[in-house]
Amino acid sequence: MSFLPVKEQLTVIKRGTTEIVPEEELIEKIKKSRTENRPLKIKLGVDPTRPDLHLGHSVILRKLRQFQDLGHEAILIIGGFTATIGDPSGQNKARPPLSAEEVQKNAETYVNQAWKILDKSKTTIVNNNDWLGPIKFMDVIRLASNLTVARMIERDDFSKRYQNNEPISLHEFLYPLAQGQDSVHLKSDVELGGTDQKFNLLVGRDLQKANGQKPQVCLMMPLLVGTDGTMKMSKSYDNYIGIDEPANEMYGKSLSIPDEQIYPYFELVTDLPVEDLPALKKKAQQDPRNTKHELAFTITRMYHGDQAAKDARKHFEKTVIQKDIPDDAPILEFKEGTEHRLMDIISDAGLTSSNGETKRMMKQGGVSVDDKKIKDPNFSITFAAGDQLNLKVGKRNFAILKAG
RNA sequence: GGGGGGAUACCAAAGUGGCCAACUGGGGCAGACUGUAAAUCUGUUGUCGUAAGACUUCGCAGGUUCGAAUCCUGCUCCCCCCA
Repeated sequence: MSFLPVKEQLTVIKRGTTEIVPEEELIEKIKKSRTENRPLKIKLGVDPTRPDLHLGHSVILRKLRQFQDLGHEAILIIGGFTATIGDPSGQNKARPPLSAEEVQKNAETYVNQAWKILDKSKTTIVNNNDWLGPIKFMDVIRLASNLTVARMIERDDFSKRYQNNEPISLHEFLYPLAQGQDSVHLKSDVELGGTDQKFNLLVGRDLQKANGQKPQVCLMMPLLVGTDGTMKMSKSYDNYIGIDEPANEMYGKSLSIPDEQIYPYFELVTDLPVEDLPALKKKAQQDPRNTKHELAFTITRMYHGDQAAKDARKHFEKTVIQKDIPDDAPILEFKEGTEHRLMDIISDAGLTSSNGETKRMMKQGGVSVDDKKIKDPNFSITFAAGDQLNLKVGKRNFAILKAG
């Protein structure tokens, strides 16, 4: 195994990175790794609280992947122990702790999805319950002596909650200790995290120093902005693009990000080579429309392959731009000569969630049959032999009605 | 241990006996517009019903009343302050 020169490694490592603390130590570590021909231990901890991964998670996983590709050792920690505490970082509420079974189940789905990004053969997976679980209460108290109350409450997330009369449980103070202990246990060289993880990552350095280890370098990645363009991507804000989503969804959702996010997305979530980035930055400003399609294509390609991405593009052009019925619209068959109320057809097919919604949709002009808007809730169709009608409900729900 | 405040729809938040299926904002959905599933504007937003209307919903369980989200009793949960 031979490692790339320091400068080249740094170029990859610094792609999209917000902050490296401290950068000089990282350079030293890389140099040493080259002379000793020994990979660095790169640590990433994940709490499988929500098992479904989205592009926001992919930012940090991709960074870990980049380290892998540079020849370093990727260690993915499943926070079996820490998930039962709940990371307070960036939260305005205590996270609900998970049971051991939930963690186990979530961890499996998490890891399975993570293989879409990481190199499975080169990843070490560990569960921090293995070493945090057996720790004695006295050990916890000793660990806790490394932090002060003042340092805790000066944290933004805590002080805000405190000021807003929102509860902070004592156990939330202990979370960073648990995470930091992971670093001590693994003797990690670098720990990755989002910018909201800075505090936790730095605690790892403190604890390592207290244990006579060389402290880890902390590398922070920005939080990916969601499709709404303002808040960080998160399932609970419903502004996410899941890496498990169907290609069509992925393509369409990618296009819905605001123009200013085009470049950050290229930098943070795509696998396009670093050298291509400057050109893309320019293009994103000059020709946002096509560049965004290129982005949507790239993202879809990464998770579904080339052909699926091409199909998704066609699908988008057909349904959204030309407002045409897609090829894969479900077909609903009806017996010849029978009469059905359109409202019942729509509700029964599950295209809406209630009759009330169907009616509302019709009144608002959201329902059309063969491009003709149907506003009358009593509208009925009698099916004659060979009939085939295109039904559209709302922006994105289609069905083909067939007599047969 | 003592004192105070609170629980309303997806979220936030008004409502303190009938005009409340419940103001308002956010979100969602739809329409118009658009390179876009963005932005903006407009409308809409419990369930069933073509409709009239009926039914369920304001922490939980009872009660008062012709009538309760609103009053009474008990219970559960939460927050703050003082010690």
